Amino acid sequence: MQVAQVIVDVPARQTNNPFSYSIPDNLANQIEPGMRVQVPFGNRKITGFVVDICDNSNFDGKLKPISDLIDLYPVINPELLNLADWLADQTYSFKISCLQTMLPGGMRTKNKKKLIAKNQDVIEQHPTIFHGQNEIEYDRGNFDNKTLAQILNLQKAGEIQVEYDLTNHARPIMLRAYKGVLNSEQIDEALKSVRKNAIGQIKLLNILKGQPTDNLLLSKWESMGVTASTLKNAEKKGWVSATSKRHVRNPFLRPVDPSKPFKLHPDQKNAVDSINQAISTQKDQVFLLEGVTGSGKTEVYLQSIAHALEMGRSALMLVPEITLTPQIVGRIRSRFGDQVAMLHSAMSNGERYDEWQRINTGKAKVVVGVRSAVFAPLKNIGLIIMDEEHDSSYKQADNPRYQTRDVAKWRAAYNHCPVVLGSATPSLESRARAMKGVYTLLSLPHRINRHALPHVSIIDMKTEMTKHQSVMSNKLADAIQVRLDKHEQIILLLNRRGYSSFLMCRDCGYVPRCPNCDISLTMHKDTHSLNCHYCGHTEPIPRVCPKCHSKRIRGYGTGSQQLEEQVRNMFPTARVLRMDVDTTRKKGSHEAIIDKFGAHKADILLGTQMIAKGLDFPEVTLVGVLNADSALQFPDFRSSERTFELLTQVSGRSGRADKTGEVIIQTFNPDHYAIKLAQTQDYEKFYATEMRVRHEGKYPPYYYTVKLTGNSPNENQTASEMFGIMNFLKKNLSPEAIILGPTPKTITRINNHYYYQIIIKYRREPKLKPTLDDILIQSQKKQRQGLQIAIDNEPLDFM
DNA sequence: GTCGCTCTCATA
DNA sequence: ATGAGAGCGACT
Repeated sequence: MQVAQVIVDVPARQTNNPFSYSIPDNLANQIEPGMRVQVPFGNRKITGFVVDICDNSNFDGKLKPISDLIDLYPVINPELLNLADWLADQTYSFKISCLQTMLPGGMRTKNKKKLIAKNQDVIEQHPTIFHGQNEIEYDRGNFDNKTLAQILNLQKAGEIQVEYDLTNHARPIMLRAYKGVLNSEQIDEALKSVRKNAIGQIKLLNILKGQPTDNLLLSKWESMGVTASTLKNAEKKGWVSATSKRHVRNPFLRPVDPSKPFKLHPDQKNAVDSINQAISTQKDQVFLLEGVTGSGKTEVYLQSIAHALEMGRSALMLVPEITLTPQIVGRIRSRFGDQVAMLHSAMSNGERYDEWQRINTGKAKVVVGVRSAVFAPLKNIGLIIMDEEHDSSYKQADNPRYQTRDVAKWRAAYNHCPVVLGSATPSLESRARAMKGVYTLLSLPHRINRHALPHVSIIDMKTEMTKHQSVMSNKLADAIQVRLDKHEQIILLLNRRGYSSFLMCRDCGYVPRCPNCDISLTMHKDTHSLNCHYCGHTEPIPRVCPKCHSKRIRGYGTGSQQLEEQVRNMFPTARVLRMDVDTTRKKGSHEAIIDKFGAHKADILLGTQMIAKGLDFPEVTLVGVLNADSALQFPDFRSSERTFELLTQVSGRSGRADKTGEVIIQTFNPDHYAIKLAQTQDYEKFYATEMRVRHEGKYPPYYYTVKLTGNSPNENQTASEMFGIMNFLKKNLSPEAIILGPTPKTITRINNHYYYQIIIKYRREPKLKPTLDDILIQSQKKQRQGLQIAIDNEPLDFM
């Protein structure tokens, strides 16, 4: 007898192993590993992933049969099934979460339940449940305990029925097409038979008369004035035949012109040769491609991808979250055309589903995408590229907390292919591995056009005068005016989130704070409200201070909205564009802003981090960084690295064409090494300095780290549980392991939950994994008391 | 005795 | 996750 091993969709420790189900006759020979099924579990029906089919089960009891098949083909291929196991183990998360993460958003089934009333009486007797409708969504959180008990009783009495809605949310678009099947005599006959006032039908028949019998899409018919219902009717009468055509959504906004490989300069050629060698010999070698901005990394990627394709293999190229701009995708598509699929968070569920489908069926051979694209169902991968490998968006913030680099390396080993990690400012971890010979270092030290790097000057804001309380120094303001006069473009970077300004009373110093979290509320001028960044709490902006009733309560700090206002006031004739989370929320607005600025329809582009990366505007000759050190103020071991990397990145934005660029960095820490070394773009010296700091502080890459976070609604409980965990760790780990904490997190209270953390730093700790697994199992029991434990393996920060 | 509540347990 | 059953106080 065939038995299916199924990972059920119940995210809990106790259900983290496959459950055995028998395969009913009607599904025999149809079920394969990687397909999703519906199975009975307890007294309900849930979704699950078939991970294996075997001949017998080691489960003693009687097996229940699989109730239904959700997919007609496997949605998780054998490689990814393997990967899911490894990933769950690595990230201390559930297998089901890993499997779900691998699917494009729209394909994740939601276990939605419906309550259906058997008759009208039930609806009328229970208005609080049904509100006059015969079908409602059954979300247990929406009802109080009393109502839930009522529902249960009604269910037992057979008065209402619970149904499960396990459908995919992304679906293919099917377009109806119709064509005429009558010859002209039949049409004449039909014309005689219809009523005189059947305008629609007469119109259709007349069109059919003059038209060759082509399949025409419904939209085409509609544009000719024939409605869908007329066509449906005509189909019944046998006048037209109908077909459905799958419409593949196209996420690419515009066509691109094909491009030819460029001639490589010697450094590039050397890099391409090494990578291609590894592709040909199927070696899972990891390369660190280190090249300053403008050194031609992309061309190296393109020619290596071309080689992988020539070898009959596929290629995966990963890019950071906000870089995936049309500029980069355009370059890939111009070389490889329709074989390129794109996976990006700004795409709709439907678009992502269609692109995923093109990859899964083998139609797309090159995938360009963000973090989650590392799970693209490509087969026979010949090359994996991670551009800007140091970027923080490669680490997933919630379960499974994976580092894309590690997943890429796993897939490379599985597929016997190389990984190329590219960056101008590699992460210290990667660079250290390259120095140890674990990775192969390839460098592109020269800018392609041999143009000098822009001139970078640092302005000490402690001594610099500013015009009327502005965040902008006189020097920067003057420099901007010079460019405006010359009709050149300017980029202004605010090293902070867009809406970071808060409200403060100028008389008593009162700052409105979130009632649920330990954080001040941020001001949104567009919606005229105060919002909490963490829990979503919203309240109106007060006119007078609630504490001292002063009217002098107003905004403080500089968000990009305020900067925009200031810049407009200072340079009234300049055309200003703002790009931040607020102005790019709408689909396509990101591209629209870039296009507009690229076409020189604006003089100044100002915004947050997202303007720093990967954009190429030849007309930009001045880049101003308003507050270079705001990242340095974070109590985090990676803040220097972040600051250096960001400043180096923006500097690369200036003067890429034939005009020399200038960069002006405003800072309150002009002597900090991250800022000084960014001025000279000296990565080598920064690497050496920062490695010393990391060595002294026992930070990565000298030490491995784990962050353990606990939270519950009760602060005392959280603290005492975390102390218990700390003692347990001390007992089980070697004396060399460094255990820090428990300490309250920087923001201790979020949504009325109290957060404490423990940091573990270690070099070799074979008992760590089993100890942490143990802690998770123990904590499962305490979960009902509201305590939640999260483990982050190799966290990006200790905050 | 049984209703109502919380706690524990198994789910194949 | 979540329904079922156990255990226990309270009460028609």
